[in-house]
Amino acid sequence: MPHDLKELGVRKAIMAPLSPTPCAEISDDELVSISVRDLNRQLKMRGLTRDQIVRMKQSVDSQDRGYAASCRIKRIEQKDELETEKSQEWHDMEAMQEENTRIRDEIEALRSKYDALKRFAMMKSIPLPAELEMLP
Amino acid sequence: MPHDLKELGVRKAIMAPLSPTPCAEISDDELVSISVRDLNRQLKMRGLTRDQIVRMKQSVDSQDRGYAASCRIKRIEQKDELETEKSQEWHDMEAMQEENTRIRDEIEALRSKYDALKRFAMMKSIPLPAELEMLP
DNA sequence: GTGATGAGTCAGCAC
DNA sequence: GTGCTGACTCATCAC
Repeated sequence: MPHDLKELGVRKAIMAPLSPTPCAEISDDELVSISVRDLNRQLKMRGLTRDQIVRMKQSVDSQDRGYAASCRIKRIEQKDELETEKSQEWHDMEAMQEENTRIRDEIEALRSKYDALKRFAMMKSIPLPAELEMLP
Repeated sequence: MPHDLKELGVRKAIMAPLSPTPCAEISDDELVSISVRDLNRQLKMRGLTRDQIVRMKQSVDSQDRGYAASCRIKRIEQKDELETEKSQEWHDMEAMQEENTRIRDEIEALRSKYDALKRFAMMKSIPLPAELEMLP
């Protein structure tokens, strides 16, 4: 148990006495007795019993557990969303690819019809207006 | 410090004496003296000094820290990858969309040329072969 | 204060 | 054993 207050964050300072091994109300005196005393004094000053603090910590942890779970779920959902969008786009693209091919075929058919028409004109020696001579 | 061995996982059982507040080699006697004694005996049986165990734990934690970091980085990279692929697909799709429009225009031009040719034929009262009469 | 998140830790899994 | 990952905890930040 790090009894050095300088090393404790806010929550940690509040909760420190609840660390896994409280040992007793006051112990470890031989190490950092002053800090421990300060901590206990702080607690007493706030009028909190050890039991209240335990409950408080449990409550905070419980809340936090929920937040963490939400956070994880959110991550998973966002990933799923990305994958879904990606597969949707892939589908759309495939459809467009097909449409594209269809149109190309159509153009080819049209072009050959046009060519046939021109051949027909040539066969019959029918002069075509210049703007109709060449395909675009 | 949960001294009840039944509640400790493997790693926890090994590492338990290292929890933040060891207090001392043997303390908390008034609470669960037997478990603590057992733990210490276990440790001695394995021929491990407290110092060795501390080092061991630090090493394990350090390794794990690295693994956790890799795990997080991997997650981020996978997400980036997904987003990149998505935006690439979006790009491709847009290009194809344009291509599609271009081809449609082309077909329209061709069709109007063909119509002009037919009108020309009609004007000149040139009978067209049936298969050239209608556009596909 | 409430909620979210990066990092460290632990347990448990796969290989 | 080594590495990975879900869950928990903590510190920290934004609102």
